[in-house]
Amino acid sequence: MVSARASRALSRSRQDYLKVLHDLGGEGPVTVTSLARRLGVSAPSVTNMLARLAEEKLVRLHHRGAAQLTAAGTREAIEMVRRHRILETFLVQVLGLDWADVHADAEVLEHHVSDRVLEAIDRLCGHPSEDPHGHLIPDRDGRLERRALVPLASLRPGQRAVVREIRDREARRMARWKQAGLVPGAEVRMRDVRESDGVFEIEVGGSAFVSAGEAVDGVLVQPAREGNDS
Amino acid sequence: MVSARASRALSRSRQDYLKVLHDLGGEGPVTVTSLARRLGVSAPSVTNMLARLAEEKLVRLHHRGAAQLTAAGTREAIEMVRRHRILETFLVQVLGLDWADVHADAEVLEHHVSDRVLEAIDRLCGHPSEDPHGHLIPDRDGRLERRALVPLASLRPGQRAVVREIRDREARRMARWKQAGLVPGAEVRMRDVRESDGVFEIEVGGSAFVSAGEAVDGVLVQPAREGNDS
DNA sequence: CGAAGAAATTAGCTGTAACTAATACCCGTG
DNA sequence: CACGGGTATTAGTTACAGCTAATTTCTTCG
Repeated sequence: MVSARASRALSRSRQDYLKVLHDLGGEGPVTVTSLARRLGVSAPSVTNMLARLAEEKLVRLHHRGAAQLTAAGTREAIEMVRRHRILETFLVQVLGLDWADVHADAEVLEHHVSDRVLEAIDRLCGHPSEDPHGHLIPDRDGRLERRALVPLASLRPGQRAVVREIRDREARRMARWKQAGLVPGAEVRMRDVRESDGVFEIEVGGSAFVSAGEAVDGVLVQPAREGNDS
Repeated sequence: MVSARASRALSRSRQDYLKVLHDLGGEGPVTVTSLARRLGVSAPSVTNMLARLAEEKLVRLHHRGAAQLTAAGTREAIEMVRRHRILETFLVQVLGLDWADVHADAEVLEHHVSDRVLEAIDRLCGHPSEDPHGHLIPDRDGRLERRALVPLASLRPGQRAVVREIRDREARRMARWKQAGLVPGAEVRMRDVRESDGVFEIEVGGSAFVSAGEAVDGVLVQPAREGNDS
């Protein structure tokens, strides 16, 4: 019974690798190149670090660079997600910073806030279950409810839904969505899909919002139960 | 008018050196050895880093290792002091952490909190002018009122005073002082000084507190104006 | 004055985590 | 089956910031 609470000793780099691995990989393995791209480092750097992480039993290495988190690695990664989301919530709710703009700060702080401070912040925020972008916050044991969301762009014409999550890391686009009312909790209705030019006409809070398809990538919605596409 | 706000680019180490230099040096120069001791690094490391800091015009090097902050270095150091004290205030006032125990967390965070977040925290705390230990907080331009305080142990028998500052970095002793009521704002009276064994008998909040001399090093008081040693 | 001892510096290493350039490996296509 | 292109790896560097051991430089005291 040595218990998981021992670490907080991983270097910042390691924590970042694990977090990206988790977020890119879900369960399956991830390639060197995709990691390199997401982390903004060169491929050899990744090969290198993965070897170290494998030695430390945080990732499992498959053939041709495919890397996969071990249980320990996953635990560590989820802990980082938890920290990130609690901190974002704090930055918005308590410090009053802008929703669309807190990612970078949380990204730094998640590596440096002590457990003590994190718990105090969590308490202060009322143990939130979602961050300001609608992402669920894992509990202290890394548990996370699942929920079935779909991309906004996948709605059929006439279908209604509620916005649930906005992917962060892209302050620019997020600010635009926020402007248009695409925020967690907003009710939307897909008015029209123009397959020809890949443009969507979406109704949000009564007014229309027209957008190119990939411009609303990252807005995840929960479709209304069927039948009421009035 | 390029304005001072450019940096926030100094490495954590550099920031630490400058801070210690400031706090150890006041105005005058500081030796390699004292820096090494305070920073917990070896003397050669200090020589080395001082050379770099000198190159970057943050310190001026005199003979035999004596180092002195330049104006730029001082500005940077005071900025760190400001950050540290605002963060301590926040940790205590907002997060409800223990007074005697926030130094370490502030020490880490001061290097990683962005200007934006710092300003938001400062606002949230109501732009405090003192931290929880009674230290004055420099304003955004590094200005700091001066005030004349003396060590508690320097009071003459019968003299009254108000506790103004408790030096942090020594959680253990601070907790004991707090226990005894030696906190900023507390009124004290020196009952007796027993030169023979270097022991002080101090009255704080009505009850007595007996202490060896150096055990109250770090408690700074503002003596009451003379004459009322009733 | 000269030697002892303290203080500072030089020299040479270590570990972390990046980088570029060169090379090796695989896979699908012709 | 060989080859070209993409992917991964190896080799060799770099910067930072620390370290120990050895040496130099002051200062002080006998």
